[in-house]
Amino acid sequence: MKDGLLTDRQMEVLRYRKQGLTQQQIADIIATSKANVCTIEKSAMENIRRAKETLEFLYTLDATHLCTVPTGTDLFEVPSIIFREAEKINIKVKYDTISLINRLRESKSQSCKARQVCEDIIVYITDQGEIYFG
Amino acid sequence: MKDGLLTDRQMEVLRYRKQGLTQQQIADIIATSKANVCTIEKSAMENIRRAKETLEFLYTLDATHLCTVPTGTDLFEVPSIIFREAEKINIKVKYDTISLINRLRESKSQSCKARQVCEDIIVYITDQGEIYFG
DNA sequence: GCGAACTTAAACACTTTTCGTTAACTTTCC
DNA sequence: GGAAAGTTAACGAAAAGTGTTTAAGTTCGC
Repeated sequence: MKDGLLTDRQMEVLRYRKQGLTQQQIADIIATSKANVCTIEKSAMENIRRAKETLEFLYTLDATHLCTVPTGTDLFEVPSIIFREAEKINIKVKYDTISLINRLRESKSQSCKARQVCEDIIVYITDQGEIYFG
Repeated sequence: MKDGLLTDRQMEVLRYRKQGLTQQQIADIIATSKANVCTIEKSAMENIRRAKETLEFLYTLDATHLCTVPTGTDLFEVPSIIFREAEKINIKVKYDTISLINRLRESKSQSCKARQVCEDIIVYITDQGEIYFG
């Protein structure tokens, strides 16, 4: 039974980074090149991203598909689309307009450019009105 | 840039399981043995566990070490230890006694046997009174 | 422009994970 | 007891991930 996703090396680098050390300083401490510290840090961040995405998937397992927001939609129209669709199936959304936009931008920043949705976004909802973007 | 931790196969099995299918039924659908479905499901759960642990580690990066609960401590004494230590450094813990015990059991079940702590548990705390076990 | 910090790409050896098989085992429910 | 559901162990081949190096590329403050 192994631990988390991160290797000892990756956690080591992240801890030193948290302390404010530069990649070169860390490279000296752990006796390797700064390029290597960079790749280790990068793969650590990648692993963290994957961990988050994995749990997001778990949530969508409990949720049902609410609607799909098409590419090109104005970001500020997304909440009203969600409210309308949720009302159709008689579920009250847990979030207000602002929170929805924030949640969307946080979890799907790569699907938003400025004020536009630049990639179809699948919206999931649970019976409790929790919203997830997939 | 890959997706989450789970493979397509693993997500497929989890979805079918969520629908209530048995391992045998899934095995028939995806054309393999039920033993294989079992191992795929098991490794999916293991990956989910690792994803959670990875994010837990992230939180401990933001947190400072509060105290270490030694092996053999009674489980129901843990909260008062935490409250006392947090008070020393003037941080109000976000949780009550019951929630703390629940959180502990959920995140570190392998460190608890019945009413006893069976492995040293490191306790972390953030400035906001958030508690993590490491 | 200079230097320090950081990023990237290609290649390599190495380890771990994954999916699959077969066969035996435990659990659960009637 | 018996059937269905689930688990486990041992093994193999293919795929994916890790830590390194070297060398060339940013980016940013001064």
